[in-house]
Amino acid sequence: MTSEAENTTETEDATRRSIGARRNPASEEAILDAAEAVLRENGIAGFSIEAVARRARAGKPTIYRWWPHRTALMLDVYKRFKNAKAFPDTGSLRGDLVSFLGDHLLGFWNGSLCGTVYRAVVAEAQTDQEAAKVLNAYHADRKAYSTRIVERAKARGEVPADTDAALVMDLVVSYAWHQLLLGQTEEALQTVPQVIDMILKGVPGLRQ
Amino acid sequence: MTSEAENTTETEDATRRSIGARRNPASEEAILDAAEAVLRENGIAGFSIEAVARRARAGKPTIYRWWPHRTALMLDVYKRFKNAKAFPDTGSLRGDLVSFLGDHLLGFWNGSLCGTVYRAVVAEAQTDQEAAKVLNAYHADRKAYSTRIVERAKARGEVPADTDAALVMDLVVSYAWHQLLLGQTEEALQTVPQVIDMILKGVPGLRQ
Amino acid sequence: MTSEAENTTETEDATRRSIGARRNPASEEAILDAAEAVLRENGIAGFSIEAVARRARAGKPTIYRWWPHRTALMLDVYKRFKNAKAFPDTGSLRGDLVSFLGDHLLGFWNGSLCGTVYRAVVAEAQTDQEAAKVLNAYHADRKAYSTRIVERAKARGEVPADTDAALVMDLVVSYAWHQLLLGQTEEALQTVPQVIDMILKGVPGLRQ
Amino acid sequence: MTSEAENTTETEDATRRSIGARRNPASEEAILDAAEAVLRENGIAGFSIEAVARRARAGKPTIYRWWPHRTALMLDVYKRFKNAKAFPDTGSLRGDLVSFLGDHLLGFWNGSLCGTVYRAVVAEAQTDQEAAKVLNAYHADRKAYSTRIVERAKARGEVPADTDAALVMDLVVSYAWHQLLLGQTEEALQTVPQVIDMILKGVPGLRQ
DNA sequence: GCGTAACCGAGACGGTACGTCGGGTCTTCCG
DNA sequence: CGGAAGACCCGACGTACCGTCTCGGTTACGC
Repeated sequence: MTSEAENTTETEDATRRSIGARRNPASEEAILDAAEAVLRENGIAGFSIEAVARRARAGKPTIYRWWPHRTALMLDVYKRFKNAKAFPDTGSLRGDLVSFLGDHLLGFWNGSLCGTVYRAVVAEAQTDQEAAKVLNAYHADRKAYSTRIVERAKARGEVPADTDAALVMDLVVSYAWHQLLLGQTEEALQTVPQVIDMILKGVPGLRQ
Repeated sequence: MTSEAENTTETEDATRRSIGARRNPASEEAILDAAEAVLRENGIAGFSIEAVARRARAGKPTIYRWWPHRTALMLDVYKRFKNAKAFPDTGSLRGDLVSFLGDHLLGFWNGSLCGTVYRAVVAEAQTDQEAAKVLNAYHADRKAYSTRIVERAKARGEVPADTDAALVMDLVVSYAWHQLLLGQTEEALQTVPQVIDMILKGVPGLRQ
Repeated sequence: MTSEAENTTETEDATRRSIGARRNPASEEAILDAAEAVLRENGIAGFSIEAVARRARAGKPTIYRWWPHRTALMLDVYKRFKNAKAFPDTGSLRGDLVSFLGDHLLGFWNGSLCGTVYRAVVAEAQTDQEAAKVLNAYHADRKAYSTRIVERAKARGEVPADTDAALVMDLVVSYAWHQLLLGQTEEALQTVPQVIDMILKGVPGLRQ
Repeated sequence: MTSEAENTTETEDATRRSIGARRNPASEEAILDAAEAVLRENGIAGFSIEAVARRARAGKPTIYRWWPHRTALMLDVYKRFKNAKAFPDTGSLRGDLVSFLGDHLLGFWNGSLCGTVYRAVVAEAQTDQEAAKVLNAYHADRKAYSTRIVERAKARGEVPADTDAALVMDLVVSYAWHQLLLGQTEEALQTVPQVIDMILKGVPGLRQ
């Protein structure tokens, strides 16, 4: 009597059976689709395993089998958007960082589902020990990747070889997190160049 | 520091009755004590209105009457520690910022209950719209207060009058948040001066 | 939007709220009604706490608060039918036992919901330790009550004072249980007098 | 008798493969062994197809292929103990019945796994229609067999030829079931002769 | 100086979601 | 083709909290 109620977005008309003793990619996709849809429609607060299972017409155990936590599921939703990951080489460190902060972080998060998901993941990590591990691992991985921007600048001779690449990137990422978690990505996008300049050049006119 | 924490609640030997048509300060204190104790013992995950009410031997409606959300209650717990709030004048902007980041933010959060509470509040704000408002208001207030550090430096002639005080403080606070939310306050405390120097002077040797 | 869907049998049109820190009789009644309806419509196999809660528009915890097991709930449903409990005095032990076996046991169970419930309770007691206790207690109580039939016969001088009343009643009840559990109450009703005669007089013509 | 029960399953060191397009007797035995072990260790409540499959290192479909219900599997476990089935001829009906009730029913069930299994089967039959059929068939078969005791007495001239053998046996079996299902086989064993005497001779001293 | 209004504790209420267990079905792969 | 393995959907389990409500009782205040 309520069979068509959930079929708002799904083309899966019939029941999705097992395909033997191995993971069903159709189920995985349906679950990730449902997770995305739930997040999009009901926000972080409405995101529950129950809701995702209902939406995906999947059993809760099927979800728990493959994703140990809500966080793992969220991160997988997040990763589906992280396809284009190369940082464009603008020829200068400043340009690279402006692009990174503006396009890769704030612009990527702003208004899109990704921002919502990432906020949720960070929030979850504050509560759940296991989620924190997952987030830390993901974060370390991304950091190792993004420091290449500074390494590229070193290779260009733009900055000394002993520049603390991790610290530079930390400042950029920290700023982006802060704005994201305060729900201010929109406003922050307006001042990206100033932020990068402050990080690169410090407080102008500082009397030392 | 932790041993007598529970005794404060337990010395309430008998039932705490109404004292008439006005707020009972004993109840308020008992609830805040209980909230603190629950957070200390069970962490963020175990923090629930039920648990606090049980611990405080208070009715849930009594809590809901005075604190509309978990977040409001948490923030009140947090504020009880924010007694010494003046930023010491070290005579230089660098010294002030090192003190602010090291003592006021990271040092204040590290290992103590305050860090836990603040993480919880930030997490809650990601989920609950109402909590976000409260956090934003609190954050704006603190920011307005902390920018005095930069204003002080302007008065000293250390920095130009048109220095963007808000942006400087944002970078400092962002860094602290980031480390807090990743559970790295301990490590971050080791590199406070470098961080402040990076913010004040930028990347040394940058070829422009 | 789905408010009237379940209201097939219930006159409870609106939401049933708490009436303070004490048991709500309306809820209790609604739950028992629902339990009865579920049993009647879906049988023993379909009887689950979930189903009852759904039907009664009650929360599961409300049910678990007052009935620790499925069995306890079933027994309460059963007891609602056990209002007329006096055993009519037919003037003779044989008449009393025929009435007891035919009307009180087999006739009461046959075709009605009561038989279904009692079968379920007995089945549950085989699986669940706690249910067994409840059933044993109930059974002991009923036995103590029904032995009055034999005591009455003793008072009439029909049987010697040292007659083992418990054993006589055990044989009668055992037979009824057996037929109930085999789903043969219908057929057994036809031979009630013969059974009672066998119990009272033994095998006729036995050469000793 | 119980110590090596588990070893039989464990001596299957490696995976038990198919032996071609026919039933693998090793699997059958392993499954029955596992079913018995599970019942012995975890009782009726812990007896599930899943548990048996886990224990037997067998797939669930393998079990479902050969046993349509839990009940069928239980009955097969039960039958493995029903080796010595002849009723010893004690020379008198009373002796035969005492032996039947005391040794064949109560004594056979008491404390042993068989009682547990039989209780489970009866319980299952209350819930599952299919299980009820199997139990009824089994019960009818046993009844036809056990009435031979009375037929033997008829041949001896102990009882009239028109004695209702089925009714006599029903009373005996009913009593045994009742005690079994109430978990009172231990106590019931003490009063076997009295029960048989009551059935055979009726209430002594009854004034008719 | 007495009603009344607001507070207090307590705890039941209808709910939602949790994470787990088991049911019975299905498919693939191996022997 | 039989048997293992295990994934699949599904439904129920019993628990924890949620936020709301009503209760009985207790003052302090306003009329």
